[in-house]
Amino acid sequence: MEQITIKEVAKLCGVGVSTVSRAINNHPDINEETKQKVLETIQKYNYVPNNSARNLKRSDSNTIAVLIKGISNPFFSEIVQVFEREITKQKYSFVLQHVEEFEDEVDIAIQLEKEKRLKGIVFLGGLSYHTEKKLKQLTIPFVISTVDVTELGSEYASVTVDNTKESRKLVDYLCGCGHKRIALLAASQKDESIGKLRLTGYRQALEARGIPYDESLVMWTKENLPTYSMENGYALAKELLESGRDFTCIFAISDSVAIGACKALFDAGKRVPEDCSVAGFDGLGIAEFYQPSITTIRQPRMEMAEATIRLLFDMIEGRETAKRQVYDAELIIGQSVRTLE
Amino acid sequence: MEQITIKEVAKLCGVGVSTVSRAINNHPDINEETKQKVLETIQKYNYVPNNSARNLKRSDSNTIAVLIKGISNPFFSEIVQVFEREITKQKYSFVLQHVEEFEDEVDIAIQLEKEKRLKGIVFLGGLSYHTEKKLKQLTIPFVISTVDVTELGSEYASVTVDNTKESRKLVDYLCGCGHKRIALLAASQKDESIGKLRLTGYRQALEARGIPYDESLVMWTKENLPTYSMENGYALAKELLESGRDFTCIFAISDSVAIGACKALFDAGKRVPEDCSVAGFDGLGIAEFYQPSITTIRQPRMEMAEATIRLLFDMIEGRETAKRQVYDAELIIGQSVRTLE
DNA sequence: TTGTACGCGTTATCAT
DNA sequence: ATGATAACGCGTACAA
Repeated sequence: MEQITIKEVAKLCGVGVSTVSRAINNHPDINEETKQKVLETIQKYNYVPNNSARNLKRSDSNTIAVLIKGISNPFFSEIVQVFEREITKQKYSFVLQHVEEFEDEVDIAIQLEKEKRLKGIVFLGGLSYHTEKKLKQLTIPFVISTVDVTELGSEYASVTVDNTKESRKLVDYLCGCGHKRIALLAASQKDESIGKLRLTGYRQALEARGIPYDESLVMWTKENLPTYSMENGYALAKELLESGRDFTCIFAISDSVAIGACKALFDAGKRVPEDCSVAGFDGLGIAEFYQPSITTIRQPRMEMAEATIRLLFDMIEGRETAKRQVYDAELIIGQSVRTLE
Repeated sequence: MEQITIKEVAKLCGVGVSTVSRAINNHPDINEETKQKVLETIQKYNYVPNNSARNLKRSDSNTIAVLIKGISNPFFSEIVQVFEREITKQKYSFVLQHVEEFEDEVDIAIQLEKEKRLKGIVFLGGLSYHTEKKLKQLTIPFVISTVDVTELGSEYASVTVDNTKESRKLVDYLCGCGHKRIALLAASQKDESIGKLRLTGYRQALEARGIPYDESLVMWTKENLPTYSMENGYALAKELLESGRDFTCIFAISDSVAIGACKALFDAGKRVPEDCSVAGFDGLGIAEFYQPSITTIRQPRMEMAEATIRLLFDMIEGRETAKRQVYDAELIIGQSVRTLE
């Protein structure tokens, strides 16, 4: 049961290694009969080619890697499935590479490009602006998907929504419902990514409505909890309630946070939306299934995922150069926001 | 910016390749000065070692691979994090390998063992009994985690709960609340895994209570929807309601399915639990945060995840042989089940 | 159609 | 401390 190599298979069959190789890789120049014999003994002895050796030798490979940071993020799960479907549909193979929170996704991409002779890369999650110089080391096309990297400018390929605009749209809707004191459950104060953009949208909407920005209504994420988690929403809303501050509506940075906030309200004996309105962001399935359903901004995830792969292949095949592609999101009016008076 | 190899680095520094290799891998036998020089030029020219070549040459590697089937399953996300933490804590490196629905996890494991010179493997999800013969081809220790592979017997290492027993426990509790007509939102009729076991537990509990098993109350999964999804729960419960069948409680095969069922009840103008009770299985975070919170069976995920890694390392280091390890789950009494009279 | 021999980029074993 | 060189397992030009 020990390590059996292509040489031993060749010896076992009484043929040369190249014949075995041809059999494995469906080469045309091989006699059907010998091919069968080789495949049989491969079966019999459970020979499995060593991928490292293959990758080392190959000069190209028709594989696309998807690097995902934050694999437990439910926002990503459907997207990954679309990636997989679209990539295999193009007869390419698909590698999903998980990136730890503390790892640098670009470093991993650079390694992987060499190791697997990649044709293209998709980044899902991660990728803040300070990775810019490293990106230059990638010699193959890549697309940054659903991460709003405004700082990177349009010289990199990306598919995203305009987080600032969509956040503004939602908050404007809340104001239109008569809400003037809207608490924000925000990301970290140091956030440079979507957390910052959604905050900006919030401020812009208030300003346009002539409502002063009240810092005491902004709750920054608990640093000891995952920012986009229900637990975080629960803790923040609880603290907000206990502070006795006055508000009629909560805008949470994501749907999960919104659901956590709802739970805190329920636990405090309040009703949603009768006593307090709640809105989220992203448009996850659970936002629709929650009771009450959550008013939110739905990012067109499927379309964005498809567009990501389309753009990537367009770049691979030279039909297109890197560009920033911005999608419109949709305001979903659920049952969690009440119109005042 | 093209492929730069160790040879060119050596030439650039005016040293031999072995010296460069020593610098990279922190070998002791190298002059600190030359080491610095080498590392500098590596920086300067962005040299990145080729992993395929490394793996090919190495004979061992201190890495553990986790093969996960069904990466979008929220039940797995927390578990994976524990794996990662525990594995790196042991100074091993951790590779998360995604397995497509149609792929064979054991085939991939066999490849990966050779390719990366693995020390151990964890299977998360997948792995029904017909993979048995192939498992013999794995020459390194592996643990099957949170998949209840009763058919495989105890000759394989696994960490799980007793799905039949826990399902029985929950249904018995429901009966104890006075429910006699309990609908089951089940997996596929062909299911040979946890779906079947949970169904068995359901039947056993009814039998013990002297309640006849009513086939018309068992709704098999919609084959066009993911079995363990909210969408599926919604569709099944809707169909059940429209059929006009009589029931006071719904037991869903998982928490997600339970939440979908709740939505269908709400949409039909019913209240939970006043008009109909609902119970789930797994104990996901959302079961607790949902409104009403869902009565469910909570699998001790963290403990099971830790036990998985502990068992794996015990096997790697020869302190333990393969064994089946069964954990007790906990009945979580939420707000979604009402006691009749 | 088939086999031989070389090289992919790296690490490890020798000498030096 | 350092450098030449032999593997690692495979694909492929080239010769047969």
